[in-house]
Amino acid sequence: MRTSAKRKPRGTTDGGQGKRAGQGADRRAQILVAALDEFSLHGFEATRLDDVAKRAHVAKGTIYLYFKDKESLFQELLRAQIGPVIGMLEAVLAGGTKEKKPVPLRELAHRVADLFVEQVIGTRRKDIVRLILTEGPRFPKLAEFYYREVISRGLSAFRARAKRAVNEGELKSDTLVRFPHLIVAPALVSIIWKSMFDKFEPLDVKALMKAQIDILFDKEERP
Amino acid sequence: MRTSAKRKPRGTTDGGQGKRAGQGADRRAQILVAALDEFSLHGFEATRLDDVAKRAHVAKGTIYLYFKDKESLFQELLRAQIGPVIGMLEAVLAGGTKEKKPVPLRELAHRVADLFVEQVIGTRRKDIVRLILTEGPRFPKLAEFYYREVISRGLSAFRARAKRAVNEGELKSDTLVRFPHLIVAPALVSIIWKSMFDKFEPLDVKALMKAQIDILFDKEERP
DNA sequence: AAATTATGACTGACTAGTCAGTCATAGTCA
DNA sequence: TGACTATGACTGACTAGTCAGTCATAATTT
Repeated sequence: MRTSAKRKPRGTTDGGQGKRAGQGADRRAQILVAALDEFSLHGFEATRLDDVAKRAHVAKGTIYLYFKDKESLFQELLRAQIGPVIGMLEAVLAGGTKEKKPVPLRELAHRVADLFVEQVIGTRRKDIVRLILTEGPRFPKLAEFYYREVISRGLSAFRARAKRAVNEGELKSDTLVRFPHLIVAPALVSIIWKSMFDKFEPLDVKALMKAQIDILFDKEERP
Repeated sequence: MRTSAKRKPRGTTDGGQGKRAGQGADRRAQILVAALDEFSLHGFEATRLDDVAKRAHVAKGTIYLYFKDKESLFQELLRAQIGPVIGMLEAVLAGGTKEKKPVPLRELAHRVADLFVEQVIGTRRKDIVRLILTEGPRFPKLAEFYYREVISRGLSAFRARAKRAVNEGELKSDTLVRFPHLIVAPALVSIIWKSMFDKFEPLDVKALMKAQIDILFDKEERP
């Protein structure tokens, strides 16, 4: 259809990369890593697939061999990163339910906080969470998925556990049953602070999380 | 390709910018309102100035009579909306400092929370805050401005006041001196919740704020 | 009439997505 | 082993479309 005027004689942008670098699954991973970099740097709209390709040392067309379109790439990136953490979170929360002599809720809260500090704040996943906060309202499907899979589950698991803590006397008020959000609040502040203000005034996330938990549990003790 | 009848002969890369915005304060306001709608609906990148113009019942060119470019429009919008609230916030916080018999910090906290609920959550300004959270990392100038003018001031004002509360015995621990962020945390959660999850599960922001304050102040009483 | 304000067609720069063509490697046969 | 063919991963020039910003001209005000 198109009379191709001229074909470049193998215009390899040299640089020691001239040949097929990896195969199959490698490429996918390469592209996902590059996509994480670019998306978390510029957001969904402003990210150019040309740049993702460049960063992955791959031609733009290659991206379309592994992902349907820009949006699919974006969604798969988020899910791939969030999935594992949901698993870990469930493991931690379950840890407090199965046993007869249950782990105190307070201890659970600390474990969740540690998980958050290590697996989210301490990794690129903090950028993923930011991306979800940032782009969520513009991707209703994403917001809904995230609510169903993470928020709703996490909250109700925590709520159930908090109810028990109230009945067993560990908690004096039902505040945490009504507002499990309060456990998450300092985590959100941390993510936003890290991405916007940390260079002006660094924030000790672990200490912040600990402070909130201590307050929520009436400052009984402080290991 | 466009086949057009005839056109002017593309010339004069003049650059003369001799324009004054003297009278049309109406137009400016119209445009700002429309811009708020579009920006908070789609974010900075994805907002089309054509749509802003349409919504403001104005031609696109008119926007450029009142604003230098898209970014200026965006920044002025944010500042115009945030400015007044900073004023109110300072007034509230000052109210606790000038008097001899000072307002208890706890009371101040409640006033700030009310201010937030009424002036931010209850208005379009919640969208503005969201926009700042969303676009902040991509506009370093904005993040810095916001840190200097709002965050840093607010935190240190609150910190000073909290120190006093510790000395005077109102607060038993120095947690709030170290982490004034904890006052802001539920506010952030509220904004994000409202914009993403409120349709799935509405959140009572006022009660959430109150719960956190009660907890921070050792649940002494609950009006 | 002159100055000011408004308009919207137009341009230039930019980009998601496509597809004809390339080539490293695997498989087949003598 | 060497020659020849088949495969499909990979490439990047190209298409079709978008949109910020401009400017000649029109409308309105002074």
